[in-house]
Amino acid sequence: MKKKTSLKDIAVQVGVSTALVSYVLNNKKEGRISKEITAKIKQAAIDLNYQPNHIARSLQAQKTMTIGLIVADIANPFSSQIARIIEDEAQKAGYSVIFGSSDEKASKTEKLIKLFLNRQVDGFIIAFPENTQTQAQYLKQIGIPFVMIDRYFPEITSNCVSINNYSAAASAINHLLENGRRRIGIVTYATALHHLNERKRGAIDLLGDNAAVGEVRIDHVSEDVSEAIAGFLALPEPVDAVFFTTNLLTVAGLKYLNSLNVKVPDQVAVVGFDETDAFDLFYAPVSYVKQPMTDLGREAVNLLLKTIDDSSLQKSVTLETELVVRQSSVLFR
Amino acid sequence: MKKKTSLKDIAVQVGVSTALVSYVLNNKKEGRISKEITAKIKQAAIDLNYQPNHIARSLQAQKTMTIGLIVADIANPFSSQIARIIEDEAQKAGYSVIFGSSDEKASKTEKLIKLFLNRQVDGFIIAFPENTQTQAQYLKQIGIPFVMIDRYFPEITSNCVSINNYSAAASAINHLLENGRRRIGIVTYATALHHLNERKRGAIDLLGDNAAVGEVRIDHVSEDVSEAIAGFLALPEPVDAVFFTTNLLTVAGLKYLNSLNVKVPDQVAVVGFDETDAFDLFYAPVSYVKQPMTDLGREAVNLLLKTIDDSSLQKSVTLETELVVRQSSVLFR
DNA sequence: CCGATACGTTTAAACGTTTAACCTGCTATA
DNA sequence: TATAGCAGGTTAAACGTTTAAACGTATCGG
Repeated sequence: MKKKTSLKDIAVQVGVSTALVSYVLNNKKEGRISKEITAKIKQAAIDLNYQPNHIARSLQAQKTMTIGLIVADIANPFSSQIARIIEDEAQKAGYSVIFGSSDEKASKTEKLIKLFLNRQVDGFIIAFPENTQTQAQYLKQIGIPFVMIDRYFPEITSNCVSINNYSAAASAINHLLENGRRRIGIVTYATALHHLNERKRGAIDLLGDNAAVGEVRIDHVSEDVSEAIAGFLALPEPVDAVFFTTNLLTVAGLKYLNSLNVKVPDQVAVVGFDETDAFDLFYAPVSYVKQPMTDLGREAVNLLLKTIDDSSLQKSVTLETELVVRQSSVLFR
Repeated sequence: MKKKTSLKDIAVQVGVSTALVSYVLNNKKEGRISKEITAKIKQAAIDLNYQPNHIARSLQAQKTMTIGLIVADIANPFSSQIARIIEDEAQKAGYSVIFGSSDEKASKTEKLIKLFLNRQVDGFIIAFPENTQTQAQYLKQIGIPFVMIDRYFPEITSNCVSINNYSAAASAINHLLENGRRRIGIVTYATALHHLNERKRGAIDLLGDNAAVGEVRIDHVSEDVSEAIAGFLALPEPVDAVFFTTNLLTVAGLKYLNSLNVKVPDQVAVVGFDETDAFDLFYAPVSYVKQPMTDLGREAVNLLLKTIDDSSLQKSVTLETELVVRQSSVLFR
């Protein structure tokens, strides 16, 4: 690979010091540099196709203009949509994004944080897995700016952008009740993740004894979802609706209902969480809780950038969701 | 934010030179350093929670251990799946990934390349949009390692990992023919992208006059897909099957067929491209051309790493696809 | 004619690493 | 008794920037 041209190369060619070249190319000391030399330097920069070395600049400025993004799995549509928005928003401010997938594992999260810290990211946007309070605390302690997204720990006050999970679930359940459903199954993860438990709570609070709950192990999604639904249907009073608390669960549930030939919404109504193309193509387009993805991503970046500016900042943003009602939860006749 | 501890801090605390600290922490000059001092230094590193500054290291080594990944849109499942595999594979070798979405625009691609170049990435993995031959040439010219993935330019020889698009399409069409379909519609993009045109060619070569082709503008997907399909069905001899050349097109097509109440596969058989959950949930699970995503990502990273080692390398990897046949293209009775 | 001021540019240090080359004292060998 | 060799370090330069401070030189007011 050819050596890139540096400030020094320009300086030598024009016959000035590197400092001057730096000043000219960064438009510092405007007016204090002769027109003539300025022109020469700019021309030389073009001729030699000068591109600033961002690494050197970062080292000297102690700032990399890089954000570390840690999501559960970049291959999950929820994560990748968020990533896209974050990318765009960060780019507008001159930041780049480096990403990593935690696979919901505390150990991977820890590794990624350490890695990105070594790489001197200016801040983090993180969807924390369970049992990573220590990590969040650590970040707070060393004082690096970060924003929790989607997930958060109620016991740790820090920057946070999330949705109102409780009311999101409640609105879904309310809708089902209003449409005449009485026995409702809730499929969620067996987890300590607070945001998911809020969704569960939002649902159960409205249902009391009429709720049936199935908890799915994160590494056995399709088995456990099937088992949960099978359980719901085998109840003395079988459920007439199912509410899923995430997109992956919804998709898995729909597949299982299909395999059982259970008719949606006639036999069982369905409300899912998050958006995916799959919901549109289901024979009864699936009703779902729609998260404000764009706002989520935007707010996260903006909050992070503000915190990078003023590290004392501490803000919590809670966004409202929208319930998109379609056939899967409504009886047409 | 607290200042991070540097080699110097350790050196001062132990009372030695920074060089020695560096040697110890990198296990260089093994045996040439006294046990005693070695132990002291290692202990101090732990006590002070030393983390190497990757930026400084990069500057000195002229190597950042970073790969620049440019995809069409990280929010597209195809891109994000690939990204995930690349992330994992790169990580195994100690590399991190910085990404950007081109939105199929040459101008954005150019910006991203320049940006990543400034950030001194060690190499690129790029899905080039149309009309970016100049960019590919430029990368070749400056001699930075890169691998084209998914897309490629037949006129530019360089590292490349892709599938056999021609035979992938041909196998889909063959399958439809074998199942008694005769008039087949092909929905693809109006594009100069070679890989997509290979898919089109693979299909048309087998069909001759029995092919109907609909070309979709990339920024008007749903309208144009609808129009194309409407056209197919309005033909004197309407099509009895449709082959889509990408996942986005397939999903859009399926939605439109649904809205028309066209029965799949009874009235029209469907074969899609790439995998998505949506295909499973369609009332007639959709047959599709399955790309070997894992191999694609792995090969790309491995090829890139080899090229970083030996920049003279030039290799083209072509992988075969698998046709996954399900209900959407087969008549059951 | 002296001191001040402005101007245009250079010097040099700093950011945190790595690493080739160089010291210093000792021991063992011839 | 030189001297070669080695063990155990240190020095200093380099990577490519940025930027405060210094430096000459010319100009000007008094």
